[in-house]
Amino acid sequence: MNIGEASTHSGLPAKTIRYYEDIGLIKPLRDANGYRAFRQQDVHKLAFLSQARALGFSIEDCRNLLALYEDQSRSSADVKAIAREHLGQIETKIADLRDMQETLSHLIDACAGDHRPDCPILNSLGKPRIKP
Amino acid sequence: MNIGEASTHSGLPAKTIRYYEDIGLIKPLRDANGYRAFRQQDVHKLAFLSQARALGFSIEDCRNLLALYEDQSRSSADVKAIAREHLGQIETKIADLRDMQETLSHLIDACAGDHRPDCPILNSLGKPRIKP
DNA sequence: CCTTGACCTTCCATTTGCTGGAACCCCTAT
DNA sequence: ATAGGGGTTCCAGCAAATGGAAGGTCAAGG
Repeated sequence: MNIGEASTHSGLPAKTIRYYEDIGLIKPLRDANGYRAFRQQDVHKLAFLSQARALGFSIEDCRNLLALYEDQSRSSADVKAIAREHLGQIETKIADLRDMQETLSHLIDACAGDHRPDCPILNSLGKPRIKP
Repeated sequence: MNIGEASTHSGLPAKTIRYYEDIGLIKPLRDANGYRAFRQQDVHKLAFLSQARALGFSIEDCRNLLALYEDQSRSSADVKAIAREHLGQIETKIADLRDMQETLSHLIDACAGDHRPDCPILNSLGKPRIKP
């Protein structure tokens, strides 16, 4: 299977697949003409990567998860630990974004949004808050 | 005022301040010895940038906001438009993260997390979903 | 006067995860 | 033979800093 087909099957752009090979996440074979030859297992791994990246796992996380994925004797606890760590990061990020969202929407509500120059958004940004 | 003091007052690392000068967000004066000399207005801008970045505005957004901040005759509508656009992006990001959070926490709940190899997390990642 | 240490300077490399483009090879169909 | 649609490599660059090397400056203390 050529890279184009692998791309269709995994949902990853060809460029990204080449990049993943570059950084050693996959190791497709090569045809006589130099074209990459993807086996089923390669496509499977690519789909795995696509999923894991979509869930926000970092490349390094993916590398670890792939290793566990391939290790028949891994314990599910190892995987769960990685996933939980990542879930924690996601939750932190959500909380941060929610803070931003709240502050920003208050500011937007307070701003007339007309032709006049007075703007609570800029006023507020101009006045540095006290940091704890 | 030297960069160290400007850093303390604005809450930005010195490295970041130099970087902001590099990309033209601020233009501090220079002392005879080559040290950057920050005026009150520079520190003020830095604090502004610090705030805006903390709210997740991109550097380019910051550049625009700064220009508006300095323009006495801007209309608040211009600022509001940028802020609203950004708020939309934040909300999208929150929604995305929430999807991840939900999927991931379901998977984590389903995973025994013991010494056995069977792991719903890896199983699920291995099976590519149908994309719409 | 000299040294020590805290500052400051510039410049270059690295990070993360790709993405774009140039220049070139390969295969099939017309 | 040539046009197209694959494929290949390598090099550059994006955001937004951060880290480190190599060196200049300044004030204080011995």
